[in-house]
Amino acid sequence: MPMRLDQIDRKILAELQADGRMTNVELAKRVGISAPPCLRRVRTLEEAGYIKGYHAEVDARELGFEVQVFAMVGLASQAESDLTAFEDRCRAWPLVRECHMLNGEVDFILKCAAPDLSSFQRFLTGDLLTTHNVASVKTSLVIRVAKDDPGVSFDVLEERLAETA
Amino acid sequence: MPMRLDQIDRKILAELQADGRMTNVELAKRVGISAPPCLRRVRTLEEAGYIKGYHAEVDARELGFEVQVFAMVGLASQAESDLTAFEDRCRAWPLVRECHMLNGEVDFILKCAAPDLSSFQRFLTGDLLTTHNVASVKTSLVIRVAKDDPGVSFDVLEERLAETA
DNA sequence: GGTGAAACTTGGGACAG
DNA sequence: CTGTCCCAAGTTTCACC
Repeated sequence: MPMRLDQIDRKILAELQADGRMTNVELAKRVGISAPPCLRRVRTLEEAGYIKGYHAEVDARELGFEVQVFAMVGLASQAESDLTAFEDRCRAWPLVRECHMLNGEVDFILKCAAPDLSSFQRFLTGDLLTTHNVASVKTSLVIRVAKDDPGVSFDVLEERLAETA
Repeated sequence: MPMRLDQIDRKILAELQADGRMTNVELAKRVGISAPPCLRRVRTLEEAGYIKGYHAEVDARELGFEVQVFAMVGLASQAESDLTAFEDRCRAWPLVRECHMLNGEVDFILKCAAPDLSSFQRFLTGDLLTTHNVASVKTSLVIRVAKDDPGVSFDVLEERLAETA
């Protein structure tokens, strides 16, 4: 059900991605319509699934999560039931924030956030490496984050639409 | 300036991470205080940098971003000026959503979102691979996303505080 | 941290293009 | 079908205890 978005809808999505707590009147002003139709559009976008939720972005380090790690995981068996079994495990581990299935030599990449190295090591050796079917894990500590933008670039989207038109 | 957070502050952060558009009265009810002090706490948390922003989570695939890619980048020189030069480049590329500097064999991991494979290939061969000092790039397409939670786990934080106390 | 009151925002209804 | 105007209910945010 690919509902068509006009330029105003795309602007709404871009604005809410940048500032999800913007009031509806401010949003309406920015996209150039009055508040009621703007709110209707937002509700429609939410119900159609274009907006999946709203989240505060918290500072992990200030909160005491000193350690961020990317873990590249290879499985022994890539049968669909084994893949979903591993994904279910990842969803249950709170240290694992993201789990993406990849093509190529590595099967999954996990983004993890832990309070310190020792709690990550406990997770790695006690949980991840002892999980059935996990064949290899390579971990890389994040030294620093140079860029961490949410979602997608609406500039790229507008470019893409311009060249298709 | 590591301001101390009490249990109510942590609850506020957890709730706003889960639903950043929650009204202040609803938030106040959930954390067990009345609305005005709740709002004061939120403002303080924002100003102290614990909350860095609020964002709508948009559905990349429904918006026409079919392709998500992780790119592992190695540089020829890891001098600080060369590292920051590469980071500046990443911040300027809209297709690159995240750029993390890592320890180990690979220097950076990039998370990219592109409308289709050909526009990603154009970025890869035209921009990334032709950038001065980029020595190696390994890319992996995301087949599917099993988990994509924001920020950190407040369960882990509470556990950590309990065992330190 | 709580209370009360003013200003604003949300979200609906009636209506024009 | 989408935008505008208006209004009641609810929310934010102030001064004060």
